[in-house]
Amino acid sequence: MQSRSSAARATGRPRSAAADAAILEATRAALVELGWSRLTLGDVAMRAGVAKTTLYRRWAGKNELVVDAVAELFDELELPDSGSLAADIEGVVLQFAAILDRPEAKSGLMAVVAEATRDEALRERVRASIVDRQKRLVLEGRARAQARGELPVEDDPAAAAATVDLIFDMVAGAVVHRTLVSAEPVTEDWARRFAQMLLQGLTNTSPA
Amino acid sequence: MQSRSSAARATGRPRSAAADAAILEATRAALVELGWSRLTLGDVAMRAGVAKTTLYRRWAGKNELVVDAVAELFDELELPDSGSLAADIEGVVLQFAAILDRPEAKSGLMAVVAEATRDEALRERVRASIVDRQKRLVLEGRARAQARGELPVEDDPAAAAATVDLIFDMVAGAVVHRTLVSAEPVTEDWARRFAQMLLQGLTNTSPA
DNA sequence: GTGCTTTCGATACGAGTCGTAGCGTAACGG
DNA sequence: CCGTTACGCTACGACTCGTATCGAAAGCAC
Repeated sequence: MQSRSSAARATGRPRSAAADAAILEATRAALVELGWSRLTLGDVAMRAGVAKTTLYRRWAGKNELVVDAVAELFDELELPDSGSLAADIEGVVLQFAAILDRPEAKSGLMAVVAEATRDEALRERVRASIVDRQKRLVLEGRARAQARGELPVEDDPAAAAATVDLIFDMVAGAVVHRTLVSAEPVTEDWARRFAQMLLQGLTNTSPA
Repeated sequence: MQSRSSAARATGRPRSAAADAAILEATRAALVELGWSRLTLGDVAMRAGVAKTTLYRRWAGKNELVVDAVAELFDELELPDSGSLAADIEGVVLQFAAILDRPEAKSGLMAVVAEATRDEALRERVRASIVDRQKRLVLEGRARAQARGELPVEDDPAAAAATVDLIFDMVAGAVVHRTLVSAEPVTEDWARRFAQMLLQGLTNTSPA
């Protein structure tokens, strides 16, 4: 959202919070029915029972609106404390996949990422609203695994950050690619195989 | 392309092959300058020096056109025979990343994938034109590594296919996510770390 | 060459979307 | 009660879409 800076304007009629919620909900519904390309802001406004001008007063355009609408889907993401690193990975992968499987996430997320390649501000918005929320799970899971002694501790903070980024891109990338590009479902079996592959590596394949 | 079935019509004026090339090239140029959302077919036609009707005669719409235009970028992909699995992986990753780094691939590919989530025919087109071409590299690299004794041979063909799919999603997914979502460059160092992580796994981290 | 067939370039068209402007009304705070 | 801002509504010019139509051009069979 674009919370009117920190010192919010105290005078005048306040913006309807209900309208915000209705608009974002309507955006997701429109994404499900129409997909990204056929989604129009006029249609969203009508679904939300809101004038088109109200919509433009709060969001700069389609891109920003859809980022916010999709970002809310990732609110439910949380790291399950399963007791082992392998189980943690499987749990996060299945959660992430369940969100990506929803049609409003499928069509919206990739389209926004595509637009973000040419728009620095939008890229930053995606990072803050969606990506960072996911990456935090990697940080937490890694810390827990290190506390359990399942993973070695890296002293060099720069190297540690690079490792976290690498793991993040591998986990999130694999799930996204499987779901959206290969268009195959992320089953429990796939998550198990993935976690084992990530932990043991390609060469140490012990048939489950 | 949509080669008029196998038994091509032999009579009448043949379609200009030069126009095909000019249109695809113009599409890539427009992707670079305008990105996906601002790209219009009228503009592409003008750039290619072709009437808009000619364009619509060959492609059903923006989606199909961009798939073909982007697919050509992946023609140069090939598996370098480096002598070791790790080096092969690094080589492919760097090649793939180099293509993804081009702006016409960045903005075009993700947008098409997003549209494909709601269009079965388009999804099949993407698979045939782009995905399968990449997956072949995994198959070849795996076969070579098995011949060298670097990887175990799986007897069950179904399990082997699942493994190939898993590896493919992990490699391609990581590179795509790193490049387009995290928006960070795939350097030689990153490729090296990735290959080691994929081969040795998360637990067997030996600081390079 | 002479037809026949299909493509090509050009133009025009209705339909739909865009983002903005104007205006009167509604909802708050001092 | 009054100033300020949000809201709903309508209308607008500009643009893109995909299609239709037409005469001209290019190849192939004969």
